Amino acid sequence: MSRTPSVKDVARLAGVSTATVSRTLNKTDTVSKETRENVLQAAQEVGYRVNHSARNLRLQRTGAVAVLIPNLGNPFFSEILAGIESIMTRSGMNVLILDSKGTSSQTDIANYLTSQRADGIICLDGSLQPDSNKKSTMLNLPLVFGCEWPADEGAFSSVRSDNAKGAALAIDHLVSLGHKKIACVRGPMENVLTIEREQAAFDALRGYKLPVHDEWILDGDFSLDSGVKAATQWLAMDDRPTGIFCFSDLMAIGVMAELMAKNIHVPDDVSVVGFDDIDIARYYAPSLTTIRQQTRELGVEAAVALLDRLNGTDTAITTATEILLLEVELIQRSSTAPAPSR
Amino acid sequence: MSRTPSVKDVARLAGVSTATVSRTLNKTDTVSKETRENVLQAAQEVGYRVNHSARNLRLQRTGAVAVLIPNLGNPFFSEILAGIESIMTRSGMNVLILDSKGTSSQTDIANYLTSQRADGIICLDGSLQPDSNKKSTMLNLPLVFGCEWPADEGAFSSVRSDNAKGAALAIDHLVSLGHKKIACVRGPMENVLTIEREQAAFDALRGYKLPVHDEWILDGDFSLDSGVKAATQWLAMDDRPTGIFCFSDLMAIGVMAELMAKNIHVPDDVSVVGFDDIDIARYYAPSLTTIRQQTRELGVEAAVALLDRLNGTDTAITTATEILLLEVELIQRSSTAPAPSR
DNA sequence: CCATAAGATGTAATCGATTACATTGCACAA
DNA sequence: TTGTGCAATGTAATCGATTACATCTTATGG
Repeated sequence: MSRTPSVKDVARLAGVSTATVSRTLNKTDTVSKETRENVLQAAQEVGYRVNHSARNLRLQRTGAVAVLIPNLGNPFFSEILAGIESIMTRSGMNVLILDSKGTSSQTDIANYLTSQRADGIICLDGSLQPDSNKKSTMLNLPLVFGCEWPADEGAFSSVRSDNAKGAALAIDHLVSLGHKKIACVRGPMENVLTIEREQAAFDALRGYKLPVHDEWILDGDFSLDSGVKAATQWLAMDDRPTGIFCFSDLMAIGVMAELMAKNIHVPDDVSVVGFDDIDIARYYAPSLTTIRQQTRELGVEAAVALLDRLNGTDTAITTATEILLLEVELIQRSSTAPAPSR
Repeated sequence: MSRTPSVKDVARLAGVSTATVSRTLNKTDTVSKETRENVLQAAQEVGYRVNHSARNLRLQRTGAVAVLIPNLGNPFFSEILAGIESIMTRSGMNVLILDSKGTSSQTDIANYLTSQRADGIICLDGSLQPDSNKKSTMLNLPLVFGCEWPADEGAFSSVRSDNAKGAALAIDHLVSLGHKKIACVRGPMENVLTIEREQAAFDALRGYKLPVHDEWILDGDFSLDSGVKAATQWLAMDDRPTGIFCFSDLMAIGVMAELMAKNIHVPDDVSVVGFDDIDIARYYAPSLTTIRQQTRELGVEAAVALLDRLNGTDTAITTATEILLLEVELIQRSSTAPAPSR
């Protein structure tokens, strides 16, 4: 009456053993059609629901994957999370979320994860200390990186956008509009996305024989606020670039907001390109030209990759690390225009 | 070597029984100081990590709470989630996320939840069918609503913003600026937030003896796109309201984007007020006057409320339903201005 | 008609942590 | 000295599902 029914209760009602009940419910093995129907009916009748703790204990797993997110508040990440959730829930896995930048220290997180709460990890934070990573590996916790990835490339599987191509597309676009002085607003210096995009942007600029002034490289951290700061620096320049490539849409919006507040017109006075294509980008005024990442897809693919690992029986496959690169594209809107004739 | 160490291993090394190990680790009972140190040292040495499946099985719980979110992509919700996460992780609880509007049907969700995966639920989706709610209650799964709440008020605990006050503040503000023709862009008709805010807005308007034309009530669904649609309807009006109160910031942004694209100036031609105060609101051009909700706090309080329930031994308390109302405030920015003199 | 295999189901061990109950040892009072 | 009580620890049952192994039934071939 009070207790939730267990296999025993089902077995009793169906007049079989608990083993048969379990076999019936797990489709494995052979149970005669007659018994199967009998058992299913009984299960239905008592309202049987499997106890996951017991099942997981027996199967030596947890039935959950942990997702490490650096910043839940960023719509970019939550969209990835949505992708992960859709896949994991479909395959009966729980999705645990963990704020990697939150109150808990890296050690706390490592402890948390090693305490048998998850069968695998999807990490969206490339800045995780190598040694915590090592811990995860030592405990054989399959780990897949999404979006970002750790410093030692190739040590882990990862799903990411083609950041280099994205940066190149942005520069190409600005150059094709006649811009010759181009600034970049990058992310945190040690961030892999920063490094990759910066590298590609510089290469592209050099390819066009355009200058890369140190002064034109502005520091940011992907946030709105840091975009505002970058705009302030731009305003203070003697020789102002006419094109600004921001490594995130949020920064691009911060930049535009500050510029317009100071009566600089976008795109007539200066063109701005973002990166990500978050929902708002289309609706900002002016609407933002940006590099679209397949955000949700990123989550989906990371989830699939992790599931493959978890289900893979072949050890070789389980250990193999692979990198999946997702396509990006330039979305041309109205924050970019031909360079002003001086 | 391969297996993860268990209490047995610790017990063996420390030369005590598993019972003593367990007692030591759970701080309960009395274990002599000497033994405690001995055991802790041994645990450290073998690298003991508790197996949560086993522990939860024995304790008849899951150590997790599920969070039902209608739309993970909406920054408003992910901020609430961040609040929940911070509290739950701190108290050793896992946070499971579930997309209530995702691929799974209401029954799927109910099944999922009743299959002993979570000890409690935080639901951010007021539209959950009453009967699924009833199911949760029947299974004694503590349930707390956050932000939204179900139709039958008072049947469940909830943490919410003072929506009525927010709507009143918005109208007061517009009226104080001299606006006499005010439109509302609401959310989905059946949504509780829509109902509550609409009611309060109408009351406020009536208080000022201002008209509430049906034509001026525009339908939306809290999304950017629906804001654009509302703006289109506004543009088609003969007698255009000079003030627009949108029930979400995203809609307000959609409205402004479309208006400005059609050369209507905000706030000179029309004033726009939003609701939520998402990060972007400050940085839109013009920056958005809006009603601030304590988003993160909403998550925190919902989490605390659920934990209280879970830990509460007193049945009376466990069953009591209470409503926590969080303060809102008007954030005045530049999307509102005195009504144009006709 | 019997031996053997295959099919169906039952028995009981197992996963790891917790805890009711039992036991041991020791201090202290009578 | 002996009994009482408390502190500290051990023994073993328990949570619920799964599954190796045992058992039993039935079909099939020789």
